[in-house]
Amino acid sequence: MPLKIYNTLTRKKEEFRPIEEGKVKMYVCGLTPYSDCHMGHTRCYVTFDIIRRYLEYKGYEVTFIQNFTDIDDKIIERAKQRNTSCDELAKKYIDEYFKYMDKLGIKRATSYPKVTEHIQEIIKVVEVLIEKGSAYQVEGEVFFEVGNFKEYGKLSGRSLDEMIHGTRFEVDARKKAPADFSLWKSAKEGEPCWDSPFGKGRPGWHIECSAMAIKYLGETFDIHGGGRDLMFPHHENEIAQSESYTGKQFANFWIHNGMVTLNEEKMSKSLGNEFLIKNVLEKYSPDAIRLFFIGTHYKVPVEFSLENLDQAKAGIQRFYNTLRNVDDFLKIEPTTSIDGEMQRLPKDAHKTLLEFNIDQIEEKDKEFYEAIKQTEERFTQAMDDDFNTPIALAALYDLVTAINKFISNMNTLYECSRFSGRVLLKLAQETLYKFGDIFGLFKEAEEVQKNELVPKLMEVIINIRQMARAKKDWETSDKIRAELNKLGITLEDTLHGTKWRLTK
RNA sequence: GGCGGCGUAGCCAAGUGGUAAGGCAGAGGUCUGCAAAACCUUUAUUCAUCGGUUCGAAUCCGAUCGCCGCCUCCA
Repeated sequence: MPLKIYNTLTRKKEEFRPIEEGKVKMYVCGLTPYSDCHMGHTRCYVTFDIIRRYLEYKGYEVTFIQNFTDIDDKIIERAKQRNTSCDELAKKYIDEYFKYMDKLGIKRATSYPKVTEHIQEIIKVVEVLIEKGSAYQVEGEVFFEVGNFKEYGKLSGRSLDEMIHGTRFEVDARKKAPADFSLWKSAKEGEPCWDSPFGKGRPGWHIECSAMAIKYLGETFDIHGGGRDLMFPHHENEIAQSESYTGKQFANFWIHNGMVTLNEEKMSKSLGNEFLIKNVLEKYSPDAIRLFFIGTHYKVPVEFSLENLDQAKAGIQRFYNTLRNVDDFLKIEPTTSIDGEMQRLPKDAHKTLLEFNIDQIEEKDKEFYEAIKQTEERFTQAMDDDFNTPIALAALYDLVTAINKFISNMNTLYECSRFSGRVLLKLAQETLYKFGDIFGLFKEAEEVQKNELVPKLMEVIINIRQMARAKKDWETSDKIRAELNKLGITLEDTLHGTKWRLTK
């Protein structure tokens, strides 16, 4: 089944073929570490994390490069305001980035090149661009001459004449043409700078990505990703620089994720209306946040609201309930008679999954087995179609329904003990974990069990409550349940005893 | 002004020529001491509006209305 990706460069869905078989080289624009990450950044990194995970699931060996723009105007300005150095400031926000992205389960990139550590590579590219006549020097500044790159505008689909320049900032008079952009900025008093053949200064915004992508991935690589807002001018400029430099196609596929809006406006730092990931993580679990994004296709804008996050939170709860329902079910001791003979099946019978074969599935379980098989097909078909996560997610929800339904029908001890049923439930649960992992979900289940004391305390409380219930002292038992509920613990009385879970 | 995109149930959201996925919320039922969880049933004759093409359109074309992004800070 071929993977199709919508390529912004061609504005078409295209079959994905990597340059080198079995390997994918991808570059995603990282952030400028001068302030906190917001939900917009988060969406970008969650999106490409899922794309990367899916490519790995498909068997590709993925080289994933994500940069940090650790020197630029914003950083200099902010460092000055806070009376700190650019290095200190950048370090602080890079640390924060990792802190929260790790919480969200974003897999670490292969490497995170920084601008300040690649000044020589950048200078080299600028030199060649000057030699080739693609760039020119004025008073210690180096500008890229857009007019000399014939295909300028091919990514964003705009022509030079269509652009209105100087609408937001005055055009630098030293430029030959308004669309020309900075490759090297001359040093101002007291700003961090590096020696170069063009004079003391620092790199412009766009050149770093070209230099670093080429260094780590080669002159042509498979996928370049980033937020839609970077398409112009940043990505357009990257193409112009890189292709002028190498004479070859830069990236084969361009993937752009849609913006996160708030009150129908794009969320961004300059609007001051961002929802910071550190704040959102206080109220919502990483899984809820991921599910919030997964529910919408990566290309389209998504409206940030607490109501929408609450919906995701409820959705993730449904998955966790089901995952737990299977665990609880498999804990039931299978002590019943089969064919009139008492048989004591091992409690972990389902662990012999590997030895299990299709012939052993009982007739009445076939339908459930089919549902499990179909999940894989539907999930991968959806993901192969330009990473259609909402449809892939629907397949997972359908599996959840199938599992719950299957368990609901197991209402006798005999039913609960059937080997075929137990194995299939385990298989279904593993399927859920397997595909959930591509979305980066369901890691929290393991977290809860870590603290030994809590489960033991809960056992004590539940036992005491059970004594009250045995005496039909509903007042006491309901009081215990209500008080625990206030603490965020939900009790459930089931046929097989009282269960507890955290309400998150 | 230029370029691009969007408008699907109370909410979120797929579907882009063959007769409306999935989730959240709601209603009724089963189970339960009551809950919770789960299951069953139920919730758009209709896809912003108006025309057109077609045997057939949410999907294609045209117009209108509304919304959003980009046009050198942006993930």
